[in-house]
Amino acid sequence: MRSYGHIPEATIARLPIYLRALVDLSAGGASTVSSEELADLTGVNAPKLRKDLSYLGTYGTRGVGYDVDYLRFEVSTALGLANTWPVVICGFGNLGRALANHTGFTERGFPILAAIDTDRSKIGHTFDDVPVHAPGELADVVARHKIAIGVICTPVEASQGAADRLVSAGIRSILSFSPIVLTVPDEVELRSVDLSTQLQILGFHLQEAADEK
Amino acid sequence: MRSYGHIPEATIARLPIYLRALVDLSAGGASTVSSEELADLTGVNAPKLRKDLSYLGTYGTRGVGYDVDYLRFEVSTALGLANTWPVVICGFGNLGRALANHTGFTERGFPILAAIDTDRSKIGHTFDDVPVHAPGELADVVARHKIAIGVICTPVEASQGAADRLVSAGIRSILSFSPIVLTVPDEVELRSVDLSTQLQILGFHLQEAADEK
DNA sequence: CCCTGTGAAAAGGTTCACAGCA
DNA sequence: TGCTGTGAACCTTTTCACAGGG
Repeated sequence: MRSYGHIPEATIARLPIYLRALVDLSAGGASTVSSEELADLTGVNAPKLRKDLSYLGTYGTRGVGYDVDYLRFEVSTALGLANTWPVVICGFGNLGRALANHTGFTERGFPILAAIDTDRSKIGHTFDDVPVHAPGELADVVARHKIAIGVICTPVEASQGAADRLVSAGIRSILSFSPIVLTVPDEVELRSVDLSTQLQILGFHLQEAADEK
Repeated sequence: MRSYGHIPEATIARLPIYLRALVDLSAGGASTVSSEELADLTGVNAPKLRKDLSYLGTYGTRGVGYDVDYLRFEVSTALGLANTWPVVICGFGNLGRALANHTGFTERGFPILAAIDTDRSKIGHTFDDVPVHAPGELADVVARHKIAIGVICTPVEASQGAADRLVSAGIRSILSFSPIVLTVPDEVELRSVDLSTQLQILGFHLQEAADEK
């Protein structure tokens, strides 16, 4: 359908932030916004914001700014949010259930339609409207719900196995909360969020500050 | 104490990954490791790994590789893990409790010593060994436990307020799971992890793949 | 001869200044 | 005049090739 030239990954990572600000602006009744205002709201500087938006197209009006609703639609389209991308959660422990309980995902087009867990006492039951299935049912669940994204919340030991099964079931997009480096084929897009890594980066700078004294 | 020259942020963000691999290697009984092996384990290429390590010092032996335990100690020291950095969690809902329940943080030197919540039914109680306090007690809790890091897991509406209170209480390092851009003074280090942003980035590439067809 | 350490080149991102249109 | 869109300069990060010690 619509095709953009090469958009830098760094820009793509900022689009969701712009989109959220645009949704808020729209809800607040704003009809236009300047690059400077939107930049302030999203914590970037104005030229960077304009450059980012310019990769998507020329949606602004010189001397005026951007039409909030129009820009919101275009950013939303670029992000693929015209479609919904069903999600399966692998590993339905504390973190998995916290995600399932979080309403923001469904609102943004990522409904969590199923979970996989090895715990017999959970399988067959439903938590926060999410049905829990046995690992062996994964391929079937993926096909039935047209799952597009797998989220890995299993314990570390099980995370590579979960990734392998997701790939076998045909999933091409994985978000992992596992703290280890997972191996997947090149055609699979894998994003990793390791919560303790984030703390360790803060720890580095705390140490640096302590050493300066 | 020890002082390094300027280490790129990109390098710092990879150090926790190297450290985890080194801990695993050490536990597995390996005594030396080559840059290529360690690079494979951590998903980077060998020259990048060597360049990263070279910012910390010259810890390898040409023709041999790196001594696992020595390198592990050095990376660990660089990350400030000789110290422990106590953590307070603001907003003790599903996500906050999932983090508290996660043993990996304490193991890595980030003990969660307290939580703050507005819910009267939680205040004064303890979940997973973490005592819950009222917001007004934050400054006192920070001082008593020498809290170094605040983690924000509140609902969106409350997140900027939580950040403000953390800053007032003297906290200089914040990890936020809020999906909005928080404003803090320059001297405060703020890292943000927005879970739905990660899904939206996957959504962008799914859309891209769908459009190509 | 092996594998680390590193300058130099290439690529990727950000900033800037200003051209250009409303 | 005001604010967007963008080439060019600048900075950061990655890659590469190879010098150099064990």
